Amino acid sequence: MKDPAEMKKRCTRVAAILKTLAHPQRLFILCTLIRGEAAVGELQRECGASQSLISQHLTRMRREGIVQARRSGNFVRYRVADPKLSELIMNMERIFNE
Amino acid sequence: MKDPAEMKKRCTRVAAILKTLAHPQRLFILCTLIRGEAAVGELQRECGASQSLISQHLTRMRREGIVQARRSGNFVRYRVADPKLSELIMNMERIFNE
DNA sequence: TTCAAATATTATAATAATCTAATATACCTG
DNA sequence: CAGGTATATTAGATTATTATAATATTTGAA
Repeated sequence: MKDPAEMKKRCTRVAAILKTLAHPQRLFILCTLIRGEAAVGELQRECGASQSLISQHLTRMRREGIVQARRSGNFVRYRVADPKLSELIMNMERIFNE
Repeated sequence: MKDPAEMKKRCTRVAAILKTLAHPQRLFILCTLIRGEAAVGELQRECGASQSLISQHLTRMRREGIVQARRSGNFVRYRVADPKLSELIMNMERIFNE
């Protein structure tokens, strides 16, 4: 927790995660998903972005290990992959609500 | 906390902050600064980046309201501007330490 | 006032992120 | 299997971010 080299490694790792969170629509999607699973179409409607763009956001977050997908018939439902990230998002909501 | 339009506004605002945090060196600088003030030169040494680059990082964070500067003789000392951000960084350290 | 140290700014080349439009794939139903 | 709905992928133009090098500013001290 104090070794500078170790600290830098962590900063690099965490910065990569933050980079993925640092987009209005991706953050909105995550704020939605911490409340529970949602299908792409729902996210698309709530988010108000194009199908392609939402899908690209989700793909990026999937690759980054931030969300997980599961197919349910014709739909694909997403959830937050890591409880740590749910916790982080909830912290941010608490901190930034006025 | 549930109105989608309000939620989007907040996501836009918070995403802008996260974008600024989402860089290994800037994050490292902030992790250092939550422990207390530091001069540019110290940050530069601990960070191992060029003088110009550190200064650019600090300028950006200053513009974003994330850090504050004060001159102390020949040096300029920086601190975290907003306790909310200190709290966020500390939360992230807790969450991502293993 | 001149010098040197500390910090800031500017210009710019290289790289990465973003969005749109078009196309592809997967699955269900008849 | 044909058609439709849901989602994913790709290509490409546009814009933003990053890092380096060069230069400028500020300040204390001789």
